Amino acid sequence: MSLSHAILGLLSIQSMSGYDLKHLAFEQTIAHFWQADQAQIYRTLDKMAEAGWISSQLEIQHERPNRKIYSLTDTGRAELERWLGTEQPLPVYREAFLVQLFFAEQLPRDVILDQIERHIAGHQARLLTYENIPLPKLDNAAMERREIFWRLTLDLGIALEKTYLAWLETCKKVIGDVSVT
Amino acid sequence: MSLSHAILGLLSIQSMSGYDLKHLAFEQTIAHFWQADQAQIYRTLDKMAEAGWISSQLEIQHERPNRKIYSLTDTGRAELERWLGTEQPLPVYREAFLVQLFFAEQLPRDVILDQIERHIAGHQARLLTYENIPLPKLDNAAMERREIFWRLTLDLGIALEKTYLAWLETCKKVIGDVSVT
DNA sequence: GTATACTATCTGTAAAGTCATATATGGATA
DNA sequence: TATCCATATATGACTTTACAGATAGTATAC
Repeated sequence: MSLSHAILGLLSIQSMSGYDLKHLAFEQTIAHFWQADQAQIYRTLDKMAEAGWISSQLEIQHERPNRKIYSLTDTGRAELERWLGTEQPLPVYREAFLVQLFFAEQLPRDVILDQIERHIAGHQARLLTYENIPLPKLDNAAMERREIFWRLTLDLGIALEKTYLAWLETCKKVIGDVSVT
Repeated sequence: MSLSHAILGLLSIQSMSGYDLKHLAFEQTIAHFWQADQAQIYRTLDKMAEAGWISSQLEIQHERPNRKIYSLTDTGRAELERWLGTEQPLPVYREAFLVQLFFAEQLPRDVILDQIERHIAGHQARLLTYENIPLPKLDNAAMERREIFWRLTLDLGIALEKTYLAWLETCKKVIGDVSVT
């Protein structure tokens, strides 16, 4: 269960609630390499608390529902450090759109081109989101040590989106040229 | 359930057994964008047969265990055609190594560099595998129509691996330069 | 002769991820 | 006044994926 280790990492930076984890962390900060479902986050927090990796403190709010703020325990911090050094497998690729394209021979050209346009729009939106994340560039001398690692992961996200977009443009061109419709 | 649609596509090219699907199709042909577990393939085939998308014929072998050869039914072919035109979501990124790198601040430099070396080796191996797949290049006039689509998906796989590798080299350089160990 | 590997299908079990919805409060909008 | 949205946590039900092993015959290597 590697979601729990992502949560350990996030809580090692700052204690927060399940809601924050979803809306600030998984949707804003690390969305480009780890996405998590809200229900899964809450259930994983329960398990982690049971395992003694994190503890929670109820924060009473008056104008809003109460929050459960989770913090790392010593056990949790040790588990994070252990896990950070473990060997992780290469990512598994599983992309339905590529399945469609692989068998697109059986499809009218316009349908394929529509799909491609949609994916171009989607990847452009992602790229824009990533490029708007305010992190200093690598050549910045005033960079904090931790920001180097954050920037590196973000740079990969940006590079991958650019690779996708360049490839999608090639697809558009190639498929537009295919004589048989 | 999108594995079943990948299987529909594969069987639309050629009838085959679950074993062939695993060892020829999922491990050789479309491994760069869809990987499937053997147990999952067999169970999905059962469900697809129940749904009437495919039918099987027992092939008696004498020197080896018998095989169940699956073929598309008309229903299955219709379902494939329908699905090929549906909108598919952008891929979900979930890569444990990037989680590790994001929080690598807490790790000694040598450990990070080891991880990076391992990933370089892994991606180089993948790249080599992809480059050895015998498919004509896009500029080849003698290319079959279906091969255009196969080549396009393969080209993305190759481009992504190259992007990873270039980025990993940057990581190596940047982290090697970080003054604090 | 024994161990290992390949072909071939199938089952048990668990973990991981998805989708919908329930509950509750307060504020903004129509 | 009703509806929607944001905050906040939680549960039910399901699908998808992963990992390990059972079964069983043949072939190959040592």
